[in-house]
Amino acid sequence: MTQKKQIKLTKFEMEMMDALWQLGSGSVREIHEQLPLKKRSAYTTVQTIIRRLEDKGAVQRVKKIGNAFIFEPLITRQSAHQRLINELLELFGGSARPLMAHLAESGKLSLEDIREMESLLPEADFESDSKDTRKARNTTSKRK
Amino acid sequence: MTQKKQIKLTKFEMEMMDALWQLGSGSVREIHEQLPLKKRSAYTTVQTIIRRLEDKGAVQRVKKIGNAFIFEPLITRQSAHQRLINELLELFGGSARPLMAHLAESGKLSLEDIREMESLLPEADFESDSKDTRKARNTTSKRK
DNA sequence: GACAAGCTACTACAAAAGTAGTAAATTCAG
DNA sequence: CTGAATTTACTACTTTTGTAGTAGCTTGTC
Repeated sequence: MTQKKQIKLTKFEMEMMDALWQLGSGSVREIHEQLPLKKRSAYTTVQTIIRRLEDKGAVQRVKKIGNAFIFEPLITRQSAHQRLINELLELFGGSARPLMAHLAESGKLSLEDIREMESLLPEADFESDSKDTRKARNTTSKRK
Repeated sequence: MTQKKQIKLTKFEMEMMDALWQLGSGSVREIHEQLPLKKRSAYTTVQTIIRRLEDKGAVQRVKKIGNAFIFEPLITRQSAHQRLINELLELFGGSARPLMAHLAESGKLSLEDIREMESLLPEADFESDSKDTRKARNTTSKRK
């Protein structure tokens, strides 16, 4: 396997990665333009962040088009998100319960959501051994 | 509204607050000693963080015992946690679903947890007969 | 009332994160 | 080939966060 390394991304770096995940791959300019306006700082700033991401091993250059490098993510959005969640969970004492409770209390989580989860969960449970990592397109989010 | 509750805490500051939340209130020394060993840096470091928390309005001095000040939290663990969750949720596009999915996928969330939630949630809403009255996003945001 | 012990106040500095400028290299159009 | 546009490489500065030292103020104790 490549590197199981847990790369830590800052908030801004996450934004960059988000843009890149959306693009699939792209040049600094493309990434820059992909950023939502309010978060779009100078082109060279983006460049700097990309370089740092490269240093961290979060992205890599895959080719050159014109005189510009094309970058590609080396980590998945999934794993990055997972990392953030784990970090948060730690603060909560490692248990998901309080987190859930918070979500529910603030109305971010409906009974409907829960029901949905309930029907999804057993699957994941039983397949925890199978090595088949088929990334079903959009099983999780398609509605709403 | 007493004050603006958009206090952002760093990781370390959260640790301090955590200690203080556990204590209810306490002196710098008590807070220092409450910290888990691995995170316990110099006494003066804790002091500095407490001062910054004071500046931010996250804690306040309530009295003096001997020549030491006793501090008390000004924000609840709840609200701090909520803030963190919201921040995370933002990265996830604002929806709790992907977050839940992650939790489930990584085994952090058991079917049991879900069932538990399920039985807790309806309380906040109401029973389970009427169709969808559940758009009550924030109807009852009591004290805050 | 002099002192040791403890606490606060103030200051400092390094590392991380955010932001961006400038010079040199590359490339494409003529 | 030449020059302009574009991109990269390198450097630099600011703010925030983590970390801690030191001087001086308080206090309880003889």
